[in-house]
Amino acid sequence: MKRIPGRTRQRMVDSAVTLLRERGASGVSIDAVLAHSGAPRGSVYHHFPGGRNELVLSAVRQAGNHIGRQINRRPTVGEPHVVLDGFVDYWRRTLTDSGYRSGCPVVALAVDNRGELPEAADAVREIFWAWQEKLRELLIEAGLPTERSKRLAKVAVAAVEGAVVLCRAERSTEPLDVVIEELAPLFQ
Amino acid sequence: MKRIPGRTRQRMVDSAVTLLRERGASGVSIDAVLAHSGAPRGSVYHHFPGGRNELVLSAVRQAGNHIGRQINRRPTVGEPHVVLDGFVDYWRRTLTDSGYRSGCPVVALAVDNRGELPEAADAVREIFWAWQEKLRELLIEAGLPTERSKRLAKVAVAAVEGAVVLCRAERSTEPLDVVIEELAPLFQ
DNA sequence: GTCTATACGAAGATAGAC
DNA sequence: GTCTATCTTCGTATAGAC
Repeated sequence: MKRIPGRTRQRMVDSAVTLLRERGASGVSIDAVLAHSGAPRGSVYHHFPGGRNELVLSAVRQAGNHIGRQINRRPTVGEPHVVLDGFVDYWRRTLTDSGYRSGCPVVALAVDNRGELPEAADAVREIFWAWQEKLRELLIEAGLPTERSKRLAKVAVAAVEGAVVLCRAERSTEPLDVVIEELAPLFQ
Repeated sequence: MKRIPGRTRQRMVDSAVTLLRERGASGVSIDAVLAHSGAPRGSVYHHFPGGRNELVLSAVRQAGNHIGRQINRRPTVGEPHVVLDGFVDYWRRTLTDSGYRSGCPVVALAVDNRGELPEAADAVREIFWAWQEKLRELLIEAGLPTERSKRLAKVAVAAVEGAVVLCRAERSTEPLDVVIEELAPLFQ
């Protein structure tokens, strides 16, 4: 079972993302990542000289970028609220595909912070900012005023992230569905 | 320094709540609670036969009840959106008073779940449900239709909880302020 | 790049004295 | 009710062989 060179690191990061989503930051232990990824123990400090901290940061940054790429729906004129569809559909898929076990890795790192990772707060802030920027640009393209686009982008990220937490708790996509339906009129 | 009987347990729970808010579920270790509360080590399994699990559950339930009690603002006719004021003011105070170190203990337990606490998911669901019920009742009192009150209560909890996460990340109450201002029109 | 072995500390839990 | 061990497990990290 020869492994493809250079892929071990990626598989470890992928596993770290999954664990972060499902179990929270404290669930991303080195042992858990090794067990989940099947990576050889000897690879840990080869691929991540910074140890666990580097692994966790790599995971949240990769996940943040990946999720940000889901925000790409170009709206048709007259329906600005569809700019949220890419983002929202992503979360709906993630929740249902995982049986409501998988949540947002960025929130997980944001609230489970024992101060051991000073860079964690920076990474979280940057990711949330990047998402808001993307949404803001799409809202402006859709014809909304600049300042209002900025505010609604922030509302969207907050409401959707909160809804994802509720969805997991209720084991249903209803919170997300309700949030989007009720928020839609604001985007006219 | 004789301690008042029966208060040690309460101080431990209070400390557990603080640690849950600031460091996440994994930050609520027995050692951390003892250090924070000054409680004697010998008291742990006397007051909490179920060990750490019982302590964490007691903490989130107490905090959930306490926060639920903040939702008590009776609205004046014609301004239904003020039913959110008690809830929102509470979070604003919590965030600023703690220098944005303190977040929501219920969210913390919801996302930092390593499956060691099966009852945690139940507690989280019940608390979120109780908050929504309180808000729903107040919205109905304020004159909103029953079904819509239920939906808006869910939107409010989701948006506010998400905003609290963003507030900590940005070290600012702006996300909460923006969310409330933008959501207000929905409550007419 | 990967392996085994090991050091080191933290954490949960229990036993038994006071 | 509280104290002091102590057991055990787990987690991070390093050393050195292959």
